Amino acid sequence: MFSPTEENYLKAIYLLTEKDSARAVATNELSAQMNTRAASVTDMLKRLADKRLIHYKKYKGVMLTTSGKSQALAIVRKHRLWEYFLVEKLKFQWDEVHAVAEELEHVKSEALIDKLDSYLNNPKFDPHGDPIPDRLGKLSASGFKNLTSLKVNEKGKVAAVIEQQPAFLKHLDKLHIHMSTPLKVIEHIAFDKSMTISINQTATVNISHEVAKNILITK
Amino acid sequence: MFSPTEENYLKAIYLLTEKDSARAVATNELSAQMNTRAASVTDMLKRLADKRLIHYKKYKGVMLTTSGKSQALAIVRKHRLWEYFLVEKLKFQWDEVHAVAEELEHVKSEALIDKLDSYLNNPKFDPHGDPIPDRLGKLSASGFKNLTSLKVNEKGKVAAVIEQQPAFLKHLDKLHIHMSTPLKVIEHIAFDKSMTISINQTATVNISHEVAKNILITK
DNA sequence: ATTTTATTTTAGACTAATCTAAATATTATT
DNA sequence: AATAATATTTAGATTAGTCTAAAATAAAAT
Ligand SMILES: [Mn+2]
Ligand SMILES: [Mn+2]
Ligand SMILES: [Mn+2]
Ligand SMILES: [Mn+2]
Repeated sequence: MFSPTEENYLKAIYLLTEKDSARAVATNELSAQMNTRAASVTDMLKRLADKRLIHYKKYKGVMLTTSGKSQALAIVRKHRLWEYFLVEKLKFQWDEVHAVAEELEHVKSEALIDKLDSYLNNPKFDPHGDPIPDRLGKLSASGFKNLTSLKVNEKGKVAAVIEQQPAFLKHLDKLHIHMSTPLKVIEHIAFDKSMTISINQTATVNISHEVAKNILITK
Repeated sequence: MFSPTEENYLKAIYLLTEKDSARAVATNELSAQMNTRAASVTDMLKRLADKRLIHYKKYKGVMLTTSGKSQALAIVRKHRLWEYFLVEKLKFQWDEVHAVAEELEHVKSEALIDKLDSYLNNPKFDPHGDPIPDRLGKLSASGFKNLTSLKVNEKGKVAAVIEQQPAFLKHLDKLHIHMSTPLKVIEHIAFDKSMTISINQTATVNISHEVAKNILITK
């Protein structure tokens, strides 16, 4: 149906507007996300517009059409299901799966992804806590809170990470912070916005604001 | 390293010479196998020769170099491991897996294929009885016999199929002939070379020479 | 309201992979 | 050995996706 490149552009537009789907995406934003030059983006935007996957007006940025969004959700679904498979079944680390899923997501087979979904027991969240769209593109509401918003003595479990670069994920590994790890806030340090937390009821450590703000928590 | 297209050509050359690796493959043979025109094949052969993956002399056909053969084996390994995964874990039918594996085989990750291999307990044969090369490209010897070569009253189990078109595989399904199904020869009919066989100690049927010669048997 | 800066688009070029039509080489047939 | 038939290669085009450099537009600063 669509080429891997077209799929990657659609996914990139979707991910940039995941929080605010009414907003337009700028050419330079996309060129940063895709590691291509702005001129290449403009070319591709014309092609995606011809295929009615995006709304595009010169110089005005771009938004997904209904059809484009549903395509994008299908790719995100595949990406996240494959990530789940790689971690749960093949025992990859959570910092290793993104690059591989980036290729697997382009394999064209409805049957494959539906059977994979069943085989994995229809998981709702991927190894980074991101929601996995169902066959119809529907996302589970997560209602996670940012770690920085917890008060002293409040507890919770790690539910998702915002930043997902391997360097950040490996840093969390070193702190023994993983998906579902229980955390408790010991102190907020006003000076640098850092936090002291207890991890898994054992270690007590200080983490920077930069780290804390990239961790989402559930009960 | 190599594009999916280059990989497909290498695999095609390998498969055409799997029985007799000393033999040269003709341009038209490849164009038939790849569903492209002869002119496209010639173009690609030049590129593969530049990369030292094949020995190519104009009008003289083509053979894999050592490097080309080891590349081809790596792709065949991926293809057959994915087929095994699709049948054993995702419950695909044996006539449905080839097309999907044709895409999965191009995913670039050593770790992925090694972990998949372990996860599947290092299978030696794919769902069609074809040997799965190991990490080093080594193939298990199979020693299967052609069903047509069995004498009356000789028994054996289905070990592999030569023809692998979905139409043929579905025909075998209808006869309840699958991998490992026990067969016994009841009679050879000289007139049309057809055979009467018992399937799974229950049904007794007559199968054409065309069918019989595409079934391989083990003890 | 100009001018400067930043963003985006256009123009033109390149590579991989394909095609058709024409030219050339090889093989088979008389 | 000459001719006919078949196989292969070359020539020239096309499309997707990319790039750099230049031109055009929009936004920010004076
Ligand atoms: Mn991708
Ligand atoms: Mn993820
Ligand atoms: Mn393939
Ligand atoms: Mn197979």
